[in-house]
Amino acid sequence: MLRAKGLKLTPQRRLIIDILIHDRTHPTVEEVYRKVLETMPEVSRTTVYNTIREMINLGVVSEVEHFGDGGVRYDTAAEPHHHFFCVKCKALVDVDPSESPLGAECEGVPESLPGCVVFKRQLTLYGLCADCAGKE
Amino acid sequence: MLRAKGLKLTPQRRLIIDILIHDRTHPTVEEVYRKVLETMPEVSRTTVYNTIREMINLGVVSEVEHFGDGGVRYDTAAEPHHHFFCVKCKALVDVDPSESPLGAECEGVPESLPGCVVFKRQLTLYGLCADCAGKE
DNA sequence: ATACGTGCAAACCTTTTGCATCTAC
DNA sequence: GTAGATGCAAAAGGTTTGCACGTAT
Repeated sequence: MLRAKGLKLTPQRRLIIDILIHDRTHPTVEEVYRKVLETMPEVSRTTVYNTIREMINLGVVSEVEHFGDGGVRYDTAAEPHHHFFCVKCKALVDVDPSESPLGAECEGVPESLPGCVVFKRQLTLYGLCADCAGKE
Repeated sequence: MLRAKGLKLTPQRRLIIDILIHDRTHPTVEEVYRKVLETMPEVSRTTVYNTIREMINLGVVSEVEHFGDGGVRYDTAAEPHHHFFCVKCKALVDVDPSESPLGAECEGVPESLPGCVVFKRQLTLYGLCADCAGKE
């Protein structure tokens, strides 16, 4: 897939991509970087940034909308899903959309936005995860 | 409302709050700051940051979830609504939820998140606004 | 062989903090 | 008069850029 775009498959990229694809916690660059260091201590942050940007260009990874704290988080661009965000511990977990379907009208373009094109819909729930709710 | 919390109503705050409440484009700090300068050229960015933080503490204003570009955007914390985000011109506009209601199951807590508490739900649509769609 | 990738350092941008001065109450 | 606000400058993140060196193809 990289080669099809004229890009090269380096050991660094192999590792970073592996981490991105298997990590379901929506890590920040810093978190990916730390995991990378566990295996290849010489990799630079720049390479992590570069590789994530290439993955976004390829459409394999996408940014997650977020609030201002602690850096951009990434998501593997698999099938659509919702997110649950714990406002206390900042955990961001996927929610299967079959559990919380959007209303039928959500499928169209809102009447108040004539002429608009809608590509994607993202529902995010905010609250406390079970652990944090228990500690209150 | 400020006074009830022991806070002072300065001319700077009066202006910043007025801009925040009447601007429906979900401005960034920088955008608020530039509007402030049109009327009071001596106000500092620090005061804009401080005032917005106080408004958030009072529950009058809230942060909007966003992607990594160009700073945090703010919203007046009125009744719940959805957002439409144009990925080209970065416009963020409100959508009346009565046009695109969430499904009934959205009201509960997802089965996959037992023990969680959900305070808030935010639906965001991504696409091209009428202007940007026309230029394609 | 060469185009692309890496990694360092420096620049950038947004936001926060420390502090002396000022002002609404 | 005093608690709180302002505004400057500096620091603190997170991210991007410029560039010489390295390496996958």
